[in-house]
Amino acid sequence: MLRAPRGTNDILPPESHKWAYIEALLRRLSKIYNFEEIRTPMFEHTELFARAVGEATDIVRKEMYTFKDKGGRDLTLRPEGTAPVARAFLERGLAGGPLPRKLFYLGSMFRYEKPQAGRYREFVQYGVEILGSPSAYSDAEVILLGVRIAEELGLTGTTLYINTIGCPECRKAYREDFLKHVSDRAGELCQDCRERLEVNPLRILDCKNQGCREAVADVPLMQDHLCDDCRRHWAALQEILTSLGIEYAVDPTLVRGLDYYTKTVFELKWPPLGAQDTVIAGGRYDGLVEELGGKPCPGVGFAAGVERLILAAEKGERPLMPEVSIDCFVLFPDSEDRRIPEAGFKLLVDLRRAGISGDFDALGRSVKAQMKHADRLNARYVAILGEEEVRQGLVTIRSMEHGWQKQVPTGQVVDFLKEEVSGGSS
RNA sequence: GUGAAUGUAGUUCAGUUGGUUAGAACGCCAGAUUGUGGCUCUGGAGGUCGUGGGUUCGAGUCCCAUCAUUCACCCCA
Repeated sequence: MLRAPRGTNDILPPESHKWAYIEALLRRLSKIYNFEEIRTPMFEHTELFARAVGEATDIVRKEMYTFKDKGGRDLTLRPEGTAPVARAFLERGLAGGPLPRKLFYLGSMFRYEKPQAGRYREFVQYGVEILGSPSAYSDAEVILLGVRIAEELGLTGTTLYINTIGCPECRKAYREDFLKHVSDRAGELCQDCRERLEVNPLRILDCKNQGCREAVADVPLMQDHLCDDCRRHWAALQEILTSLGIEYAVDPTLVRGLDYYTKTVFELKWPPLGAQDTVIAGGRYDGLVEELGGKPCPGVGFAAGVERLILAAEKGERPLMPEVSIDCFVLFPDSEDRRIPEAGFKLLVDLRRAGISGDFDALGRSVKAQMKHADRLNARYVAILGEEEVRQGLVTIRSMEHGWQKQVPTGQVVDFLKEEVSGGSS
């Protein structure tokens, strides 16, 4: 049998209803925080990610779906959303508009990774970006939105980790200091970390290997090497969070995997998810726009994995239980007398025109079977048109919830149901 | 990319030391006197036992490969 490619998912009912619910929630919160939607292409020139995300990162080195199109262009299915947003921001002249610009995106990302619960090759990210604001309040605003999403999904026990990784200037100085301490103990490092020593030494900090942890245990901290600007920003962010009573943990080993981050980085974790427990993660990227060829323009944002949000919500306090129902099922026998099915189908058409959701049995089944079907579709009402009804110009309306039945003149059925459905009387 | 576990009807699972027509529950379809759902009862449909090789008189059961899922590492959302 032909199967869907590895790491992809078919989202069918009732899961698709959960997706619709979460997407609506994310859009609603975006509106409250005044983020507007941006939609960028699913693929970009490979160079965009190579430059923005960084040649040394795992994403660029081994996780991209890269291909050449028939015109020989070197393209890549987007592995993340920030670089494309920054590109569009520049290319479409948003940099010249009112600042800061607050945008959100919601769509598929692609990474060639080994799939696991909460990790897929095609996955959906919701993300927000604030471009043009250097303020720590913007960092806070983005973090607050992330925390709010978790709250609204009923996730209790999330932990917010924050850290600062400085700017290129102070990081350069820190890096030398860091290297001095670590290189004498290079022998204790794992294979990966020896490579990191060359390409991206700070990542040794978040290696889980015992030897590596010991090797960097007494290493100087970034926090103590910040330049004035970065130190002020870092202090300001913590003051804001504290003043709002937001609980957070400073994690000096928090170093994100994408090169464009500067100053603030943060992650929101929810442990019950297992190994892939980061639900939302982001940070500041003050150098990205410039890196892409624009004038310097600060930015902050985060990305959330929608699959993980759903997975978490399911395990959380308030599992997603979408109620799927239709207003009215129109029941009519497949009679020799064509007037009966014609009247039934016409009623269905009229109901739908009036905005009442409805369905019928297309398989010509028995009345009993149709009732059963109506029940499974979770119909609130059933409109019955049998020989009797059609002859008398009536329709029998049955409330599936209460069990009562009423005979209503055909011409009044639409109005009657409109009233009922809008929750008028019982 | 590394290590490990799993893979039997739509779904969740049973299938004894390899041995005749592969089972259950739920779901689905159809019935249980008069056109009417949810409960109950009866019957029915539905499985190339992930796929491809191999061992054997004989394999769902053993071996190899492959694909997929899950867990840990890695990485991250």
